[in-house]
Amino acid sequence: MKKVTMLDVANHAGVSKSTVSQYLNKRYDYMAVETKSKIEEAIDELQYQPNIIARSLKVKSTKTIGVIVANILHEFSTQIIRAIEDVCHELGFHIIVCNADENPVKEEKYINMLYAKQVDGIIIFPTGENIDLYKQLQSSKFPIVFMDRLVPEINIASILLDNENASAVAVEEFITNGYSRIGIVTTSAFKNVTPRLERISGYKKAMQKYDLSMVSDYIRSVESDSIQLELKKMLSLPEPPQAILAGNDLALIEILKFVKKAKLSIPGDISVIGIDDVSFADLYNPPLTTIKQPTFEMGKMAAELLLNKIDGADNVLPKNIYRFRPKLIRRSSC
Amino acid sequence: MKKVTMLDVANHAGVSKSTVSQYLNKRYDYMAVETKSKIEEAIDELQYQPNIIARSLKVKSTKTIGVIVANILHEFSTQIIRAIEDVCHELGFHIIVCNADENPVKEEKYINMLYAKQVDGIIIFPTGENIDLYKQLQSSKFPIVFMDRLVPEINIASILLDNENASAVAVEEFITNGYSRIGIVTTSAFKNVTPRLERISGYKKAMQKYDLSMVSDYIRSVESDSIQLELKKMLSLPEPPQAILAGNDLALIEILKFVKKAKLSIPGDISVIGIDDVSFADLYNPPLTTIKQPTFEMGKMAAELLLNKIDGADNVLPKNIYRFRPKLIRRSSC
DNA sequence: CTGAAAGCGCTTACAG
DNA sequence: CTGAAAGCGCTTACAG
Repeated sequence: MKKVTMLDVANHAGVSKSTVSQYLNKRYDYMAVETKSKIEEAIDELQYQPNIIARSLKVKSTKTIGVIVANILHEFSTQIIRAIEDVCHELGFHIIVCNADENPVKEEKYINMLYAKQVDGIIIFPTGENIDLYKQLQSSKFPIVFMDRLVPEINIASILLDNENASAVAVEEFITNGYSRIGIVTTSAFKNVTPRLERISGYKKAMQKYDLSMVSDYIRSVESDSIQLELKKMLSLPEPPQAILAGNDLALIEILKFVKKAKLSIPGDISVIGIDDVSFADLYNPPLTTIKQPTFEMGKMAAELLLNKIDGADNVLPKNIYRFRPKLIRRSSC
Repeated sequence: MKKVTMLDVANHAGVSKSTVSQYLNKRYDYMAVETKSKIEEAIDELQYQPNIIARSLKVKSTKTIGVIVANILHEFSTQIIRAIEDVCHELGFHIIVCNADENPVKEEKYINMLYAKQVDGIIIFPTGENIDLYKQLQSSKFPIVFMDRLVPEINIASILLDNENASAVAVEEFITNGYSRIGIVTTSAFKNVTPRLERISGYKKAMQKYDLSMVSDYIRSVESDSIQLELKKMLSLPEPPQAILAGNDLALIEILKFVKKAKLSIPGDISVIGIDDVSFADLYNPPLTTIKQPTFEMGKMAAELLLNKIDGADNVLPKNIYRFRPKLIRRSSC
């Protein structure tokens, strides 16, 4: 697979490689039309494709960014990637996608590899565990944007949902529909993942605001595989909740499984709202009321912020956290 | 963001950069322990990260492959990417993900960019339209693997589902459950996308095999947004089908929407099987019988094949099409 | 208007 | 056991 190089083109066209390079970089200012067409021809005949690696080495920019997602199997990640890819494609950037699997060791490895590969910047859904590494990158002015999660120890631009508002909107919707005994179930928060923490605190604040009694038995943040058990306990209480807020898609799925097993009806026996507008929300029986994250806008914003930084607009703004408003999608589960 | 280079390390350690390079490439054969530790220290102190771009230029391998999916929003694509990423990660490869959006122009652009970026190989869900380009790559021995779709004009290793078998399995399941008037609905096949074509032909063959009458009104392959209309027509026939095979996830969703709107019951009024084990199959009421593609194995195989080719095991096997068996997942919609 | 030369940060045969 | 030199395929100031 011998590749044709700029030198081959130059020889073929009878000019120097400097001139070919000028041509490729569209500096036609002083170029004779004739030279131009000779080069054009040579490129065509030889099917020349420039070696971007060599170019990158010289110009110190790879036009590539890295995206490290926590888990690529989540629809949320995919939609974000899609949005990022869209804006990058516009601007001639490529993205290298990495899947950290919620694993700090993998995350570290990926960050280092991306750095070594000279990507121009990175968008990370941070595990939050590699603080020293984040700091090191930041202090060397390497462009980074965080997505979905905050790392309180460090002031890096971060895009996330207004999670507290998401919970508040859900609680209000429940109240509007006449429920007062409201619970929340989410996957484990022991890892300090921002969305989970904030969704719980948002729920608590909203309950307080509306003077509803906060029953600690109505609040559960546990591993996915314990949710069934916790739901069982919760709904066997002398006074069980009338409504449950699902903190994310996984929690919602567990709730739906439970409801089915227990042959409960929604919203008759229990009312449900889920954060994350899951793909089956519309199809479900009954259609599920959800709170949708503006994933597309979020991904777009992340890409734009990062590309700005790469362009040197290194505006270390005081306000570095970008919150996006969730949107209530009323269907029939509440 | 001045980066530290190998020369910095060499100076700091008081050796030449050749020696540092030897160290990095783990050629310790003749290296004095003392030299070794001096270099180690220097790397540590300077926080040196080698520039892989420079290395790539020299060794002519980027340890990066490109993956061009047809549409990253499909769960199928995501799962394939995940599987590819898993095997690549093992072997120190990175993947650049591109989203061709079923658009040949975008596909061409991406292929050229990836090539220019010196990726070591590409896995493509081909649109099938850029035949000349595929041929050109193949003739220059550039490693490629096709996924999900065949391009008959060209003999490139291709991974795909045994689509005819998928339809056959579905038809047989319908028959076992006592249905004989069986239809199939899939999204438009005008683009000659392999899975759609083969799923229809598989359906036809199976119907023939079991001596069931083939009613052309029961077979529809149209754009997503016309499916509602076609279903309405189909189910208003004097003798409507008792069972419908959904050719893919999109078709399935349309069928479910229709069923809901028309207040039909599954499987009472109409029995349904979907190809693609959609995420909500289990949750739906009733749980949906589906045919699952072994996405993980398929992605793994694609990656392994490609990496083999990259390694030079350029086995142009006569048999170049790898078919994977689908799996029936019996639930309650049939 | 075009070309020679230096250099980007590595690797690798080869000399000593 | 280690270093000097050439070279990977580009770009870019500068000379002419």
